[in-house]
Parts: sequence; C-alpha cells; structure tokens
Amino acid sequence: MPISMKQSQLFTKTKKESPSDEVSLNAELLIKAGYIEKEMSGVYSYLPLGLRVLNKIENIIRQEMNSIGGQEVLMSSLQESSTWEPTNQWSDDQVDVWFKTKLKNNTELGLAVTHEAAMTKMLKDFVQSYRDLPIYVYQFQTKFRNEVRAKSGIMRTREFVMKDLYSFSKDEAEHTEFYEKAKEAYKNIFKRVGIGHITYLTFASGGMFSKFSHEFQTITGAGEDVIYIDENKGIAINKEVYTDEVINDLELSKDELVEKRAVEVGNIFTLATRFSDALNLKYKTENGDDKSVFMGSYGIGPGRLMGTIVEVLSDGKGIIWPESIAPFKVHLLVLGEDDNTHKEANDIYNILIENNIEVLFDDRHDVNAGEKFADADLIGIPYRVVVSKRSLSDGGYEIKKRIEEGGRIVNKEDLINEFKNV
RNA sequence: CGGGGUGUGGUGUAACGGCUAACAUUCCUGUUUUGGGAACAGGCGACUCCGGGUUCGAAUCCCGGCACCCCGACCA
Repeated sequence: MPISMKQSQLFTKTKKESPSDEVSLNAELLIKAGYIEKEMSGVYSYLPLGLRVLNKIENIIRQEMNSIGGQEVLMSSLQESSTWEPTNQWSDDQVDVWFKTKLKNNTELGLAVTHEAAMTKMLKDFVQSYRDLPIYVYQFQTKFRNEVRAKSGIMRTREFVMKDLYSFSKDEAEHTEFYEKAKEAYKNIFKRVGIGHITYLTFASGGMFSKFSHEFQTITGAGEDVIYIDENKGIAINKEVYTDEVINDLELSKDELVEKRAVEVGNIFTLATRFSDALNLKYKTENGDDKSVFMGSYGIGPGRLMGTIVEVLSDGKGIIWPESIAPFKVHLLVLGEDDNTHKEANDIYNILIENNIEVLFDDRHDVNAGEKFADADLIGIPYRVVVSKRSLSDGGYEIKKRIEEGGRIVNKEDLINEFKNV
C-alpha cells in the first residue's frame, strides 16, 4: 500500500448529496466520501480509499490468524458439484443461495458459497497420519450468495470477501483448545479495529454437532439480530436460542440481560466430523486405526466489518475512522493559492513520508477552505493538519483530531514527534 | 418469496393530461476570492427505466416487464 497520495490525483470525488437509492448510513457515507461504488443491489466495488481500509482490516485479521497458527491459502470461486454432493448440499432445496453456472459442455458449476467441503476435499491430499495434524488453513476469498434480499448497504451483499479459517484436529480435545484460542484472536480483532467495547461473544444455535456456535455481535440499530446481553460478564445470547434452559446453562439471570439489536461480525463453530465423515477425510492414529478429522470453522467478513464500523463511528459530518484502519493517518490540507504556503505544505508532505507516516495531501488548487474541511470531515482521517498563511504566521501548522473540535498550532519538529509517538 | 414505496441530465430534486421538461449541484470557460461546501458571467449535459395502450396531446393515466429502497420471511 502506498504510504501517501495527493488528493489532486485521486480519481474519486466526494458528493454533496446523499444517494437516493441508499438508506443505510454505511452506504450513504461510504458512497458520498468515495470509498465504494454500487454496481447493483448487494454488489459493491471498493475504490482506492475503500480498498485501503479493507486491506487494513484484512491485515489485522491476517496477523491474528497467523498468530494462532493459521496458514493462508486462496481457493477457487468456481466449484464442482461433486464437492457438494457428499454432504447433500448441491441441491437448491438444501442450499437456496446458490449461484450456479455451466461449462461449455454443460457441466454444472457453483460459485462458492463457502468452502468447508472444498477445503476438506483439498486436505485429503495432504492428511494421512496423526503426525499431520492439527492443521489450520484460512483465506480471504470471494463468496457468492444469491440472497433474496440484499440490504443495509455493504452489510448484507450477494458477493463479498470472507476470511474463512478451517481447523483440522485429531480429536475434540485438540479442537477445543484451538477453538478457545480462536475466540481470543477474534476478540483481539474487534478490539483492534475499534469496536471491541461494543462487540459481544454471543451464544447462538450450534447446529447438529455442538450445543452452541459463537457469534461476535456488535451493538448497532442497523443490525439484523436481537441479542440479550449480560454487560458484566461481557457475553450475550442470540434471540434464536434465548430460552430458560439456555439461560440456566450459561448461568445467567434473566434480570441481568438487556435486549439489543446487533450485527453479526464474526462467527465460529464446531463442525465436528460432519464434513470429514462425508468426504472421507481420515487419518491413521498411533495405533493404526482410521479416525475422522475433527473440524471447526471460523468466519469474518471484512466488508461487513467495515460497514459496521461506519455505522457505529460517525457524526453528522462524516466518518470517524479508528486509526488502525483509517485509509491514512494524516490528512494534510493546504489552504490558499499562495506559493510559499504550498511550498511549506509540500515540505511537510515529504517530511511525513520520510518519517513513514501515511498521509493524504489535499493539494488541490481552487478549492475553498470550507470545501476542504468538509471533505476532510466526511472522509474521516484521524488527524488533520492544515498549512495556510494564517497557520504559518501563527508559527507553524494546525493539527486537529477528527474527534475533537479545536486544533492547535505546532512547529515542524513537534508535528513529526506528534505522529511518531502515537 | 409476501407486502409497501420509488424510477426525470453525472448527482439531488421540481413540473395541473397542454408552451422549448424547470431548479440546484457537478463539470467546462473567464473574472474575482481563499479558515467551514465563496461570488459573478457564460456554457455543456435528458429519447423523463423499457415495451405496449388510452388521448388531439403522456414525465404525468392504464397494462406488462425491469431496476432500486424499506418491512417481514429466509440466512446453507
């Protein structure tokens, strides 16, 4: 990712008016600020600024997945029917979100909805012995889901990138150990992208092979789910499993639980041997017996995460990115047409780059101060630095945080130190 | 998939069944201006979503598609 960019070179523009075909806050702000472009309902493209944010989110996820032993791959989007038939998931009755297509010779193909089966199939090539396990494999890969109703901007789309990790363990005990690590890694991710304080580990329906799955739910009115939170314990129950029995199981009390709307930003669940049995992924134990691999699945949608963050972190003027995922750290603005002021701004720009500080430089001419400020607020980069005749005569450069009202003047050395220290 | 709503220059909106489809913004030219979307002047840009119908006359009414938004259902 380039460390810097001049706004005069950025091909996207901000919009003054909100799009008429979007109601959701995330889409409205992201489109107005030039982060994303809508291709059609539920299908969006990421523009230069948006891609930077997406990449930063992905990199945080990547670091956390690597730290628990994940190995990154990239699997195909086109999948053959035989991958899905063993688990009886090829039929449209079983999976109703398929996009299917055909080869020239009429062979039916599916556009990947998910990769449990494909990954299991792939690992058959590499897993024979207990010595080969455990294995943790993940990817950032495009999923296609033919949703009957796309909604909420980039929160629920028909095509989206998903980080999906699959764990392959020898037995349930080994699986559980990793599962707990994954939980912590997920918590770290949400903390690092700035929504940790409003994101809850939530007990949800576990499917056939375990009592619960775990969702990570972020509190926002824009969410689709209803959850019941115990704020002291920091956990929640999804409405779909909200029964007296479950409340007792989890040793929670109905009186302590608060109902909130939330969006599912991550999901981890135990697959057990459903896929390994169906696709015959077995290994030899120390005793020479054949045993099915014990699996788990762990998903996060970086795009949905980005949308959620925008839903949660904005004000009337625009987005307020957490520093960890902002497209740039500093938004440098030069005001006025004065040559000397521009020269000073340019110097600062180069110094920031030399010091390895990411900077978007609004070097545009003939753009009013008010417009530059409005754009900066809308785009939402954490630090704004203004170079103008006024700031220079006041002794330097004005630095202001996006979340704060007033700025202050600093000199060149202090400016650099300011950013080196944060 | 059920229900509701909406389709008009790039964007946001207006227009009684009746004049050359209006306004703002964006964009282009020029002059001025430069700390919160700045001023003036001029200009480009629309088969009014598509197809049919009613009518002397349709952006406007009717029928059929398609697209988009919202509520619900669904979410392997």
